[in-house]
Amino acid sequence: MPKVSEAHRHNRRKQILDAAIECFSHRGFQRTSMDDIIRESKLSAGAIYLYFQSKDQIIETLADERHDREKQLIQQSLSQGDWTENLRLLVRNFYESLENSAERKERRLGIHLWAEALCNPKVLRLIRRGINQPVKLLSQAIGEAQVDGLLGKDIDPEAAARVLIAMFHGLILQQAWDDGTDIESFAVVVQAMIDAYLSTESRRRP
Amino acid sequence: MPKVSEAHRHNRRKQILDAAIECFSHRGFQRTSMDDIIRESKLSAGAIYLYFQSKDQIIETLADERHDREKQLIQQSLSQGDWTENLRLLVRNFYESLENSAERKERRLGIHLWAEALCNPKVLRLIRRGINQPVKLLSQAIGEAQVDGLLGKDIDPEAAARVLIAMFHGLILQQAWDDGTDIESFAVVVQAMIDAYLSTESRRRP
Amino acid sequence: MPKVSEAHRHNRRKQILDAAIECFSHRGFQRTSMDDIIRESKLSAGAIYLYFQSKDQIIETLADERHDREKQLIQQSLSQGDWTENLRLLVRNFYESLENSAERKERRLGIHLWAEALCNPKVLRLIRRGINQPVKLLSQAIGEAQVDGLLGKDIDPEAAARVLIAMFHGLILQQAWDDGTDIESFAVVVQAMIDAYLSTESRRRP
Amino acid sequence: MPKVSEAHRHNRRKQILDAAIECFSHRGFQRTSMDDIIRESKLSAGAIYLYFQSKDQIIETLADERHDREKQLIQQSLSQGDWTENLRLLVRNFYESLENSAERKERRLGIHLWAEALCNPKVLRLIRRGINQPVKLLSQAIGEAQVDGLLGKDIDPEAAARVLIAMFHGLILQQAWDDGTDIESFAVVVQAMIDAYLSTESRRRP
DNA sequence: AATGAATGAGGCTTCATTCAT
DNA sequence: TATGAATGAAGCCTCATTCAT
Repeated sequence: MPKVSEAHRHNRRKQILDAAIECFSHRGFQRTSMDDIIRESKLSAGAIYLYFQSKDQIIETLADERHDREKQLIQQSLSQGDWTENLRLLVRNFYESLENSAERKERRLGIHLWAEALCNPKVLRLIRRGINQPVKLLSQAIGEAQVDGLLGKDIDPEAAARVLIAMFHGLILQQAWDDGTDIESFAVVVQAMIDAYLSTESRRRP
Repeated sequence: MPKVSEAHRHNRRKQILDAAIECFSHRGFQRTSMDDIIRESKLSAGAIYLYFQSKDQIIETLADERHDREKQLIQQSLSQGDWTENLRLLVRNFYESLENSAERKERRLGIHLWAEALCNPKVLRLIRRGINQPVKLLSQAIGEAQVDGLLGKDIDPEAAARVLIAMFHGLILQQAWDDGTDIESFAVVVQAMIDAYLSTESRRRP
Repeated sequence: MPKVSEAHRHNRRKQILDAAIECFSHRGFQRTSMDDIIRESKLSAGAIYLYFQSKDQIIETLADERHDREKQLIQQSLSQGDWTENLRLLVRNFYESLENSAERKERRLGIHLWAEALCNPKVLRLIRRGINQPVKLLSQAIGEAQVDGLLGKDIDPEAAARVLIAMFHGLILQQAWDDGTDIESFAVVVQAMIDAYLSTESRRRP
Repeated sequence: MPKVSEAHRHNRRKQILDAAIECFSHRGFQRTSMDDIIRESKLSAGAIYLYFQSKDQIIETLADERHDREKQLIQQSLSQGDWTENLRLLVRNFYESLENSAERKERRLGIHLWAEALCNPKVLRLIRRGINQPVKLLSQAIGEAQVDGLLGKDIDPEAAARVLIAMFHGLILQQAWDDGTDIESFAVVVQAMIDAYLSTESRRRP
């Protein structure tokens, strides 16, 4: 058994996962057959099973790799010191990522994963984990904003974080259903809502 | 002349659709076999094909019937005269519908439809139609609010409507992934955001 | 159970058999579903089973009724006294029946029965019976022609009869496969062959 | 690299087609289920679909391969120089092929194809092609015989060819319906008819 | 490591026939 | 008599996975 370099293994895995993303994002998990992935990856049936134990494992792997993007999106945006600026950056980054058509496939895949999570415990666990991290990051930041007096203390930071993420998810859906969706105008509204929300408290102070 | 009553036909259809919802919401469209639906409906294979031409047609029928709920939700909430009160009602109604565990199945089904729309043109068309109506209703109302001076004229009413709906969709997702999600606290945040948003303009005026 | 007139029963049967011929001649026996026949006959499923026990029985009934035509064709043509004239008439009649497009359906049905006979013993028996009678009629006549010295005694009358019928069957096939087949030119050739055949013997005699 | 040899692929195809012929010739196309063919071929369901796209394609393949035999039969018989001898050979060869019980299955299959052609456009096209070639060969030869003065110029060569083929087809039918059919006596009659037909013209000449 | 032919359970749907009305 | 809804076995085909090479 001619053992192969780690780099080779990594490339093969990527080759398979890329093919899987291509197929899954177009036709969903169940409609995509292993044959589709085999054809797209230009590998053989046997080869794929050398790198993944099953179709489900491919799906799980993709689910696992998926939410990194969102986490990064948020982490990048929270690196600044200024809290208001942070949020502005977050919305901006999110808006730009939606505009990035290269990621369209990944977003579609993400939606399939959201549904898959409802009937696949492993995917569900991964999705939850994938959402908890951003929630934690965001609510931490919001908590700090409260401490700084930028936000009313009556707000539940986690709830606020989740609402923000919900908005993002919902917009991803709408864009996936209608490619012509005007993302820019979304961003304006979202930014305005956040601005209004943030300024509420500051106004309360004399 | 055993031509059966219209009521009987209607009941049978419902029997099938209920079984389908039960199955689909648990296991998604493709993982659910016709045999599952047959067993759940306690009908025979042939009987089902007396009422629906194919599995896909059942899915489409469900997609068609699905978004009525959302439309109703919004229509009910916009019947009042007072605009601010209307929005409060909308959020309240949505919150209550999320709490209503009887509709949990339907919401899970809805999520499956969201993903299905990505690879099923007919479902996509139905989803779009299902979303356009609420958007129209909401943006009309928002437009009126602008005329009344409750909202800045620089806001795109449709974008605002879509953001609101996005939030709802996103929250449906989070609740589906985690039954323990604290819906009440969501509602508080959403309401606060809207309040803040609405009051922005009024503050501008002396 | 309101017993119905014999005429009524007869009409219903004809209604069903006509529908069956229409369907079977177009799509063969197995491709035609009972539903096709039900629709074509404008009766109900139950009604048909009041008159026939099964789909197979309909087929058998049609097979039974089918070969009367051929028998008639031959019987008509053998009524004359002059033997040569008889054969001329037979060919003529056959030629005319092929031209008769109203019977096209029946001829197609006949071909389906020929194939069906290969895997349906009852139909096979009926086909055999349907062929034996013409063979008997024809070979009897040929036998008489031999006695009259019109034909060589070395000819097997039954074989000659069967060859004649084979020709007819083969021509039915060719016409069924190609509607534009030139039947008239067939008739000329067949007639010429028969003429030549018959005159062989007469020539032998000084 | 288990990409299998071309010979292996060819054998598998033959294995499937042989099984199909066995089944189809006994029970016709529609009565034969894929399961029958699978069982008879001793392959798995999936394996068969590796070689043929559908049941219909198997039927079409058989139709395609079928009429070679008839063509060969005629071609072999027309290789001689002497025209009269050619026809004698043709009849002889046909007679022998009918006697050959190993081909009985193929002849039964052929009859099923004749009926199938009436409701399957692809098979119809193949049958037509399968008949046109023999017709062309035969009528060419007959045309040459006319030039040689062996046959009256008033005869349509194609019609004569078609009548000859019709006779063959008709005899195939009769033999299929009754295994005891006396083929030898058929041959005698057919030969006698042809002889008589051919000698007509020569007699006209002084 | 890599191939791709082979497996066979299981998917969707049709259809001849029955039976309550 | 007549209806047509209902049955459920059986039909064709697909697909994730394995294994000899």
